[in-house]
Amino acid sequence: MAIATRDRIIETADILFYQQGFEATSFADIALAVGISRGNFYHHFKTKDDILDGVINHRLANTEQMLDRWEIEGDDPADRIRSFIHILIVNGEKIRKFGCPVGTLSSELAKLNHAAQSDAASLFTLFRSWLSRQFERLGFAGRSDFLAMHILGRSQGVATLANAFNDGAFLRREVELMCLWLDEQIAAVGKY
Amino acid sequence: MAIATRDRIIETADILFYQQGFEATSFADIALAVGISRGNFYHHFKTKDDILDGVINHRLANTEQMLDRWEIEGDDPADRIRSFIHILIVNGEKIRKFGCPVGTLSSELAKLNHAAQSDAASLFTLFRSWLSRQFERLGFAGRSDFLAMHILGRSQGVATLANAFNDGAFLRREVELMCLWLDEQIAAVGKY
DNA sequence: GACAAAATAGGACGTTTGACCTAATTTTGC
DNA sequence: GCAAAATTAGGTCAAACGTCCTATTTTGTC
Repeated sequence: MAIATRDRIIETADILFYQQGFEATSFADIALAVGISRGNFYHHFKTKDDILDGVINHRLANTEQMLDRWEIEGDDPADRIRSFIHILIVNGEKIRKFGCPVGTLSSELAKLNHAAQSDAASLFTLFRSWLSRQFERLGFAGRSDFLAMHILGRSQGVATLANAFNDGAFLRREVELMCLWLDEQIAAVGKY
Repeated sequence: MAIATRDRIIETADILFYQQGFEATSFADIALAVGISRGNFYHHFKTKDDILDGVINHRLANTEQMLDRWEIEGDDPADRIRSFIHILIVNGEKIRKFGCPVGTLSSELAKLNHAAQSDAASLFTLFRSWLSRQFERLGFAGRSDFLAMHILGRSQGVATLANAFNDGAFLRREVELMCLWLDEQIAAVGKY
């Protein structure tokens, strides 16, 4: 089937871009991993930037889906924010090996001065807006976006250091701290 | 002079590795920027990994020097920790453009599965040990390393997001929060 | 001033990269 | 059932890469 191959390429490229980086991954790498020829590959994607677009859109769709799931499954906004914090634990092993998929791609594209850097940043925006909405529902009003950015930054830093030191204990400790921070914020929500 | 050329290569490579990334920077790029031929380049560094070693050692030396300066100039441990926090402001422009030099190099080498990844991580260790020492002097005892890692992680996350969103206001806001956090910790130092 | 050592220049190598093409095969739509 | 469209395989190409080599120039020492 036509669509299946294209999707398999995107999914494989997604993994390889995450594990090896965008630039370090070649057409041949992806084609080999998918099990197709390089010529076939070119039929689906004209340039490497096309694959990158495909991968980013794939990640955007997956992320939206995940956020929707958290929206439904979470009992209240605080519970949903805790879902976000806990992806650090859920994906702990991958993060220790390869860092955060969003942060590392964004950093790499920024250094390459790549046109798709803003698209990668829109992955962050997805989380940011979603988190901001949860904080708004908790009554943080104008501070919601600040808190969203704060917790987004915290999780990024945790991912970077957990990767650099390959330290799972640090990761779990910081997740605990982030949950405590959230409780404190909620307890003091009216005071600002 | 012999040493001058070698140092010029390292300093130029340092900047290029920071701005473009290690893998995206070629021999020719560095040689062109330094203003020497590739042959001359090869006389000083046999392989690309040799340059990377040189750059990392250069950064280690520079970092130690900076930490020593903070040690001397800071009135007390808290003041010294604030010096660390404020490099985010001092280097704000570069961080918005290229991220944190330590974090981005560490992430890249981790993805490339490069042997020098542990050397890059030792740059983090330099900050970590230094910060831990400051916290110890403030009386945090066994918690010192946790606090050092915490603040190191916070600054990493701030750098990543400031880079992704090119957001200077966020950077300044988070630096303020980190300083407030430090004051709170110091105020409550005996309670744990 | 002679001469060995160090520094520099510039080209050559084999490989890999992204990009592209053609032809054969398979699937699909009418 | 068959032409059109989609998919595949494999080869080609120029450019860039890290690496390496050999000349030439500069430097330091006696």
